[in-house]
Amino acid sequence: MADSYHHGNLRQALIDAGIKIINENGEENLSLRKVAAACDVSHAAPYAHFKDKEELIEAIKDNVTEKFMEKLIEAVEGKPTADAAIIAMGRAYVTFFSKNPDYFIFLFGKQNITAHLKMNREYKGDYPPFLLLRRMYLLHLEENGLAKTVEEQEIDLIKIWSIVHGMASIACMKGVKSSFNWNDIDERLLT
Amino acid sequence: MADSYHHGNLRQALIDAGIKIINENGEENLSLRKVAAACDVSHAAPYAHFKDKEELIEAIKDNVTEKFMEKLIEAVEGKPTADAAIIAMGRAYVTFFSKNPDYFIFLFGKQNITAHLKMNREYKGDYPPFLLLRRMYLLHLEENGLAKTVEEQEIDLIKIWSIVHGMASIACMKGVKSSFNWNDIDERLLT
DNA sequence: CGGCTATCTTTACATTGTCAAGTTCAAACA
DNA sequence: TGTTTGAACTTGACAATGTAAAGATAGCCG
Repeated sequence: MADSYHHGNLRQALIDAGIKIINENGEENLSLRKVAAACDVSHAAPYAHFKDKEELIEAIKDNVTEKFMEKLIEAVEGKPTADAAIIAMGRAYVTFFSKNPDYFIFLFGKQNITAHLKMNREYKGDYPPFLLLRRMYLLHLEENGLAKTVEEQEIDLIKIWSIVHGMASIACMKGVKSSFNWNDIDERLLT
Repeated sequence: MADSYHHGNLRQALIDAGIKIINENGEENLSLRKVAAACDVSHAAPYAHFKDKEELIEAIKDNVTEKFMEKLIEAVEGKPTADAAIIAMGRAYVTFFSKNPDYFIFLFGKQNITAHLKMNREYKGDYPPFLLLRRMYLLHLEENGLAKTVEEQEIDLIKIWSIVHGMASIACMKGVKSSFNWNDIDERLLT
């Protein structure tokens, strides 16, 4: 790695440094200048790679979302039924944020669930985790021979997502964590 | 009002100015100095009333929450059954934020649903809207002769809250608003 | 009336985002 | 091979912001 950025991969280095700062000191301590300093470059160097702070943060978000998606996909793989896959996804969802509460605040801090649900907008194309859930959900309908209108589907999806997201919120709280058990809600997720 | 603060109610004036700024320009444009300027006082004047920016924001939040509570209480009053009251609360919840999307971002921006659910912590005592919901929910159990453990109750409450909150998220989005109808979910709220 | 205290002002400073102008250096080109 | 060119980076500057310290002011209590 030596001095491999300077000319090389400063962009990724900035993202990594940003993630580290968020993990160690929370998002409120993230500043362009600190990120730059962490990479041993001048305070204006990031502007060669990002239009502004917002764009850096967006890049970090994408990066974290990728890590998130890995866990979700991992959870879904090899499950016998769509129902099992959805349950597993929910568990992975809660587990991921329960292990990285700072990511939760960071990802959904400003936009909230909204970020999740702005399906065809802003998040160029679609929010990957939501896409995955929808795919599993459609499979679930198919496997169980259910027919629903698109509106009904969206409502179901929102309902599932909201519950899981709400649980993740709680899982991120230190005190409540122990008194709450994901398994309690399994069977109520798909009704 | 004239020059009635200067010596009088600067504290409330700062809060009002803060709310106005948030409504007109969003939370990201809220600065201590702007709030002070809007009240025609020096930029350090707020420090006589608030420890720091965080405390001002917290005060504004409390103020907005009060307005929110008024609507919720209004919705609940005079309803024949607890079930009807809960449904009405949900509607009022969505309606309130759908009319004031900036409040949604402001109230739940950083803390998310978490803010709602940190029942006995941080929010000195209890979060009023959640208290109201719990009261209605307990009434609902009573009216329908249902017996549940405290854990089961909390799960139900979280579930209800998550769904409503998720819907409010969507209601705050400009594009999706029209395609979504609160009534669709009424009967699924209490199951 | 004199002083105390809360309220407000002034001044100062560090942090931060951003811009503009310069520098460097590696790769493309002549 | 020598030159050029453009991206990556540095330096220096500026305005906005949060906050601390010290002073002013004025209403109230003794």
